[in-house]
Amino acid sequence: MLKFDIEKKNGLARVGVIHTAHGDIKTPAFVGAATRATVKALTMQEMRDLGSQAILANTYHLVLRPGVDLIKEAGGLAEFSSWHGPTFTDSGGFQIFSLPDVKISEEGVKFKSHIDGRLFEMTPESSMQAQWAIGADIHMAFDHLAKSESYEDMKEAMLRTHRWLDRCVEEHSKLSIGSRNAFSEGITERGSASISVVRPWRWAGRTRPEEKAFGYEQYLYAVVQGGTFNDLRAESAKYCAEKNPDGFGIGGVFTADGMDEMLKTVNTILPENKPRHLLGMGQEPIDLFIGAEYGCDTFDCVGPTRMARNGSLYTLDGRINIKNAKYTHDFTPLMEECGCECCKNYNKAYLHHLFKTDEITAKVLASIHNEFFIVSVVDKIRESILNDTFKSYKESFLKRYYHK
RNA sequence: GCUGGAAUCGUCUAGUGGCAAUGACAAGAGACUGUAAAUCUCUCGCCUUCGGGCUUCGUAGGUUCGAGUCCUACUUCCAGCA
Repeated sequence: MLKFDIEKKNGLARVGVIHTAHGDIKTPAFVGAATRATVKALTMQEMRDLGSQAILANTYHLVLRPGVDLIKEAGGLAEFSSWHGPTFTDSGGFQIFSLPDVKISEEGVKFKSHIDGRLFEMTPESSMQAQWAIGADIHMAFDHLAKSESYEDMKEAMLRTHRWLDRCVEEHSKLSIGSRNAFSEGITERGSASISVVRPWRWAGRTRPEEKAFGYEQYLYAVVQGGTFNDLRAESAKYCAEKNPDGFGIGGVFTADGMDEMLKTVNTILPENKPRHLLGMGQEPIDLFIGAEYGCDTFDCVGPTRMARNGSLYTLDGRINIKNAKYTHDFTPLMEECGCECCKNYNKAYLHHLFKTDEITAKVLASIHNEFFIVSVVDKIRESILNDTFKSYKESFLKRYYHK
């Protein structure tokens, strides 16, 4: 079972440490989005330097390229990418929601690869197998996001997520036992044989006992669904908690509106002694304040790095678009108070120039800054909970950032 | 000097009788939340009560109901011949 120590609590908010084979994560923490085993525009050393504690990759993307066998061969995600620290994988479930042409059935999901159009099937079992091969410390259950906001669709997606969770737990358990027993049992492949399907990875069943895939424990988070409906969220949290996973992902959240009530509902039901990851939230600083205040421990979001590549940069006074003409002659740092490599060494006029000339370095420096900014916000939230200054920190930060 | 060819938004470009005029770039602005994202959207002659009005395709004339498109002259540029 994943070890999670809580150092301090204040209401639902808590400060803790998640212990993984690849190191500890001091929570609350922002996890860098490394979808394709890289944080776009940044090296792993840059990620370490800016204070990132963990990264999250996506199973769907890694299955397509380079294929999970290769990552397994390399010794797992942390080794392959030279990150060496704690890693998460998302299950690929989010792609059900975000890709076109997905065919969903009770068995699983058929996607068309966005790379070459090949038909690709992912089931709860194959997602677990793939995540196992990728070797992240923490895996997400293969979940189902609703196709609309309606109560019916949300409920349907939640119930399917629950049924799939049962299969994820079972498969994860088999793989886990297989690991301890050096994979002495083969895993049966599921899915229709009549279609051309790219298999993410499956247990070949012929590895000798001494050939352990990885010598460390891997953990499973159940994913809570239910959209904006608190009765569904409560039902989902209860169901997930009963399955006794190592931790929890909270999925299907897209805006901070109503998030406080939702998290209050969910995190009151979820067992206190297990970590909770708020999936995909953290583009807006308010997401992180509310998330931490209502009991979430880790966050991941593509927003900071995507914003960075598109020239939208965080400052304590809100985001600015560095490409705007008004920064042409602005020789001051992006953010005076910032300790990142970008702000310590470069000014706005230079960043503006790099963006206008489409230099690669523009995206590198901007990504360093934005990722540092968001990681730091969460680190300071942690400190403020420890110091009992969370409330004043939140108020002063949000007032200045959102000009309210 | 002669003979061809060419001049259209900041730049390149489409356009051969119904045109405020094509596309790209540049420029200006916006969006982005478990990354099909180094992406996408909008604006880009002037004015507008958003119906429209006005002025535009090197310059000046002409033909025509109507000209960026056809004719004449001029200006500039390019190529070839001297």
